[in-house]
Amino acid sequence: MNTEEAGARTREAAEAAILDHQDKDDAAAAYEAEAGEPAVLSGAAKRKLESRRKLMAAARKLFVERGYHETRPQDISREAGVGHGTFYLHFEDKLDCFLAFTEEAADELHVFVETHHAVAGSLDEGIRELLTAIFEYSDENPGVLAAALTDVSVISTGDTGKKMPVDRWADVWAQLMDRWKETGEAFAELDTKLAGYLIVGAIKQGGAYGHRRRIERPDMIEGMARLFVRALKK
Amino acid sequence: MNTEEAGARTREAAEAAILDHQDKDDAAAAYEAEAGEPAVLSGAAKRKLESRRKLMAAARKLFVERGYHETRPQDISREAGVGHGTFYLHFEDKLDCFLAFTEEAADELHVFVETHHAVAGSLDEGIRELLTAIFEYSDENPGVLAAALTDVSVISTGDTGKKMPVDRWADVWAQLMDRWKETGEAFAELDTKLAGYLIVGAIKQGGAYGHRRRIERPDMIEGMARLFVRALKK
Amino acid sequence: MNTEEAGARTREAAEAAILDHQDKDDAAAAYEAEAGEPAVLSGAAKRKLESRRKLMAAARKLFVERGYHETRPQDISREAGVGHGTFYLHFEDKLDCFLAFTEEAADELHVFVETHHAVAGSLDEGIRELLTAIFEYSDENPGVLAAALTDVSVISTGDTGKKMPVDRWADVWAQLMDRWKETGEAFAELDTKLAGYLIVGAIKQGGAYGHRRRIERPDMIEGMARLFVRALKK
Amino acid sequence: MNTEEAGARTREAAEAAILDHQDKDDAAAAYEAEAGEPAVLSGAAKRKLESRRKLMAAARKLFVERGYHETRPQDISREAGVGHGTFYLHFEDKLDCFLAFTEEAADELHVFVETHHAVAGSLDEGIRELLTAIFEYSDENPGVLAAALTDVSVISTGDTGKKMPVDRWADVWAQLMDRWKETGEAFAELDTKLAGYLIVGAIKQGGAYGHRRRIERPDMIEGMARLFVRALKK
DNA sequence: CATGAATGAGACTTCATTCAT
DNA sequence: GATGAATGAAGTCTCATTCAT
Repeated sequence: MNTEEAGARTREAAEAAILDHQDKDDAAAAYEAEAGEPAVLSGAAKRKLESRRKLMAAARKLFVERGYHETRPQDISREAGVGHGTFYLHFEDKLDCFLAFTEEAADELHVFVETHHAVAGSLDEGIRELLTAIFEYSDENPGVLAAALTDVSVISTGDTGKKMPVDRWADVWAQLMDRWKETGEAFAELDTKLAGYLIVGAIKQGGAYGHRRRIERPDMIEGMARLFVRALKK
Repeated sequence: MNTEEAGARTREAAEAAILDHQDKDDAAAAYEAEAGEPAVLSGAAKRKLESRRKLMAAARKLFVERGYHETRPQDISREAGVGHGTFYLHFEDKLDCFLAFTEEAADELHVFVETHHAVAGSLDEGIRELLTAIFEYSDENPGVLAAALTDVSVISTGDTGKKMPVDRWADVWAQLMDRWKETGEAFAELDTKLAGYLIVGAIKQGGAYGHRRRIERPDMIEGMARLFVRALKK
Repeated sequence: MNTEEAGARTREAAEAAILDHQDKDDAAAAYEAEAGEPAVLSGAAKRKLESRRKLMAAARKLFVERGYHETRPQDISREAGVGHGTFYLHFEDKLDCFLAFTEEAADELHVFVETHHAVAGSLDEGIRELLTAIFEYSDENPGVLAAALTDVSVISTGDTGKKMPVDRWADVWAQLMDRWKETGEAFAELDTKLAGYLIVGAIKQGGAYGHRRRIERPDMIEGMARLFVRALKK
Repeated sequence: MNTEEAGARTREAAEAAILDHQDKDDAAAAYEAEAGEPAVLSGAAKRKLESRRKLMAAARKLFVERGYHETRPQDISREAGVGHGTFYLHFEDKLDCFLAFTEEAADELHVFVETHHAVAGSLDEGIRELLTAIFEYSDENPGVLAAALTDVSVISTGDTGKKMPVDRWADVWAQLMDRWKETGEAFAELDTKLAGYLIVGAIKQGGAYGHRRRIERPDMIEGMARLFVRALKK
């Protein structure tokens, strides 16, 4: 499998995930995926997808603007222009909705990163490209990453058992670093798993700082890239 | 200002802050501060201090165990063994109590770090010492740092206008790095402010990861230290 | 009117009632009734009857297993394998469906009792036969009587104006006792109406008790029969 | 222990139960019980008892008038003239409140029966006295018995683990019959446990019937008594 | 006739805060 | 200063029913 294909497939999955709800009762989506093209949806299925799209958009808007605890299911419903009950037709509960938002954002960023060919190339370039992609996404979707990276443990004590965006993102970095270790660009003793988390943590906190202090994007990228490159390069 | 002085002042403030609450109506504390020594407290003031101590301990226990949103003022009062209303004699509201906990933890860590002479020494040693101090504190106070570093924006949308532990901690690192820049140990272009936040973010996220994966403390310290040193050293 | 005729008419009604719904728009049933025999049903009518049969079976299952308030129309539809909306094609509302279940059960028991020739014979034998029939029905249809005898006033405050199973059953007993009074087997001052209700109440409560305590069926029958016979016999 | 004492203690318990909530956090009540006399209650405790009294009265009124499902906690609170939250200060949930009502009624009836010396005497007299007491209570507290005897299984599927009024009442009858068996007044093979439930079921159903048909109280008592005496007497 | 997405009133419950004692 | 009963706005979620397809 080459990167192109991976990108394509991933994009597909991401787009599907935006509309779909996990692997639940969405026969139409399954059909679509199999057939490889939009296909004809029954009226009911179309309506349902439309509702979900509206709810997801509303949820994203409000979670970003107000945060998890300040957003009520009923606000999301109203913003989406659907009835209160419809919310619970699409999400098990509020947390489920938040996690769906979170996954959507992660998928989008994934697509974004891949389409920006950030993953290819040398350590120096790769890091800069990746940071650039991330900050570009952040520019186009202000606040989304910060909201999606919210620590769920602050929201719910019980483990959700889901892979959170933080983990996905840490993985992406870890894989990249594994490649750089193979090519001999990164130093040999590097613990890529741990480093993945450190980098994500750094970006998250640094991003918040930069946002608050209104630091220019290029400066942020340069400041971070310099440190990351130094830390990792052989 | 030399380190000694800074340390002394800071330690004093930290110790005071543990019992006191900022610049509120704490006659006893004010008196103590003016007099320059513990002094004899009136019965009522002693009782009040005792109540506050119990409340703070209870709050810490519950915020750590359950998190902010799962902890009710009533729970704190009961855990402290005081009446529900007493809570509001000592804190303006729940958030105020959380911030007090947060500051207490930050103060403690500060004291801990300073008493462990982590701040003195070369970049290599300094980083390792500091990380060691942090993880030792974390061992002695499990969960406290994670809880105290909770992003307040997840808790309340409105800005609290307070300097959060994250900021204090980032400052500590920044000051250290400034020194290393002066001594020529750190590379010249280093943006110490930004780097402070990146490091705190990395530690926070890395700490959570290590906790989840039950990574041994020395491995965590070594893994982090290696990266930080590489990133910063000239 | 002799027993034979009564039995025949009743059986007919019972069988009809299982499929039909009161005096609603059931063209097929009307046709059937007029023609006096099953006749050929149109495709649509056949489908409708099939839907109703499935809904009734599902309703019985769920009302018995979970009770009225824990059973939602949606559950019944899903269990029946029909669309949610179909439910309201066959029943005015949830209560209507419950009453249909209730009547079906009463009809079945009636048929059961009559086909077991429980009504013929002496007071002693009659009571034992009747109780035997009831408990046999209960064995074959566990929980159905308990569910069908549910006091509707617990379900809906407003009077439904319908003759509930309790009333029908009390009537059956009253008629029997009237016969025994005529034949001089029962004591003369017996208020058969009241006694009918007392007996039904006793059986209902006794049945629940026996079920909970897992009392053997013969013991239940003997225990009840002894008391009823003593109470009624001249 | 003689009947007098039992009566006295029971009455005390009943009165206490009306105000108290199980054996929960009501220190004042405990104190009162130990001291053997009303004692001085702290202001707070007095307020709390007053609230509970009002809530219990309101709950009884509404459960009787509208039934369980048509009565909302908030209706009870409003009727009682207290805030919504106060309800949950006194009852775990709506079911808990209903069960408290149910117990209160059972206790009252118990007291009523005992103070009417219904338990003493021969089988003939005893049955008539007991029925008289029951119907007098029912006259003074219209609808309360019917409501309190509501089958909880209709309300909640899960077992509450509590002894319901039905059971208590069946017990009372069973004990009486045990005595009559000892004195040789009741027939020897009598299964008093089962008979207790049969009688309660009969009274419950018969009472409902008599209420609906507006049968005069003496006629009800006579009709029932006749059957019960015949059923039980040697 | 059948479907199932949509609805929204309303149910139950919680909890941060107040205030009379 | 301390108490803890009281509060009621607000929150999450349910479910009987409708209606467009």
